[in-house]
Amino acid sequence: MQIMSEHTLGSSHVPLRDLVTDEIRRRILTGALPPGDRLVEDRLAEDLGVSRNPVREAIRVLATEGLVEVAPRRGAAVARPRPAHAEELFEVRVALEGLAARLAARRADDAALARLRAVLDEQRAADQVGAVADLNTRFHTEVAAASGNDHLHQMVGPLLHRAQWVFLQTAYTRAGDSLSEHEKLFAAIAAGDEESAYALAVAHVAAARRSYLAHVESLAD
Amino acid sequence: MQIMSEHTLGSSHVPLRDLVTDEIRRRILTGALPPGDRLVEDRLAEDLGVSRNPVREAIRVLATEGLVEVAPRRGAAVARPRPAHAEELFEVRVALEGLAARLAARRADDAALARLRAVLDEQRAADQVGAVADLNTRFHTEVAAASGNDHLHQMVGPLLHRAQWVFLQTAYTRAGDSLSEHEKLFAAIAAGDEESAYALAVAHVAAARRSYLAHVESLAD
DNA sequence: TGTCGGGATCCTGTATACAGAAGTCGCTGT
DNA sequence: ACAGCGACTTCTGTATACAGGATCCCGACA
Repeated sequence: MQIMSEHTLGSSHVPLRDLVTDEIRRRILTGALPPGDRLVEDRLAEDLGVSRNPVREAIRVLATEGLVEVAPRRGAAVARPRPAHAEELFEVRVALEGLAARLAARRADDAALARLRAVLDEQRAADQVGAVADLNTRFHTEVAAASGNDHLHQMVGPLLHRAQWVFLQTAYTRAGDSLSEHEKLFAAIAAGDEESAYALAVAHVAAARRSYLAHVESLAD
Repeated sequence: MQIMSEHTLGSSHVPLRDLVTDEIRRRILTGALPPGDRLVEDRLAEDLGVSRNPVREAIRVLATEGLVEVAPRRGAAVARPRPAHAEELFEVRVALEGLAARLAARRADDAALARLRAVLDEQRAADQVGAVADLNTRFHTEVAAASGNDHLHQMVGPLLHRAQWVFLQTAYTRAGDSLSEHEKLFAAIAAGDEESAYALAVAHVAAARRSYLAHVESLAD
């Protein structure tokens, strides 16, 4: 009656619903599905070559992640961020990513540090504009993972996805400062320096916020 | 092609999947479904008098909320909190609820204050032990709502549910101090005193943590 | 007695079917 | 020309069907 922890052959099998969830999320995050676009189950299902069932389950998940809005008997649509949403995202990110950096400095093990380093390596090598946002999100996600706090990690993922997506709406991508700030943050985490890690993470988010606000101002012209 | 905002007749209709989600969540939060219990779709569906489809969608939602764990081809089970989970919850709650209280003091409008006051009134009147945990959760949720930050509100709900559920596993309910602390926090929010609200919220979570740890210690005897 | 197959059974993953609400569009009457 | 009305179409909500993996039980064999 209890569920067990052993690996079976099929436990590596990825259900269609997960592939579908990832693919729809990817389309939203890349702008292939712009805000307001309706997610018609039939069309998506045929498009992806699956039945409606996995699509429906994917939509529920994306709705709880905040990327999709559902109206009863009207269906789902890609969420529309309000202008204030970006600012609100920064408010939450400061709190959570500051905490994540502090805890990562306190508790990151070798494996976690290796994953962080790997993302940084990729980021250094990345030229493609599209990949930059993804790698940025992955770095911050890995910091949350390195914090060893499951709840934090679980919350930060969707939060960063929403951030990446809101920024996309204003055709915003952060300048190259991001990489050097990431490297400093990594160094502080690797050194176990909690206070520096916290300060650097907070400053990093604050810098991203300023950069974003400046970008939005420039759009207003 | 765009989705619109008008009310139609059916927009007040609550889909079965939402009722099912709420009911399963309730059973988990009350302990009717203890950790490790498998969530067999057929059985749940028959039990609730619906088909498997709404049950499946509910399970996906509860999985992203962290109350349920899913293994491919093995099915879903009520999650099992690790002992460290409680401590991790407090870490995150300090960060998020501190922020929520500060923002609520800055931005709460009359409607939000009225809702907070209503919850406090209920809490004052509550004797039943079962309702205490629910009302506590509701108060904190309303503070997050009053912050005016959608992301914060959206994240705090599931977080508090997990907290309520983890505490249930140790048969823990906080003593009556909670109400007076809530009332002080409410007063600070209503007065627009950000610093006091922040400090009170942080102290409140810290007190809850101490109380919880003492309780766990006492169980060890 | 222990353990090693080999079905029987349970359950998930996925697809299909059908009822009814919501949206669309043209027709009719003025 | 245009407003009102009604059939048609589209889509969601929900149920049912079926294939194959995972688990369990039991008997055979060491």
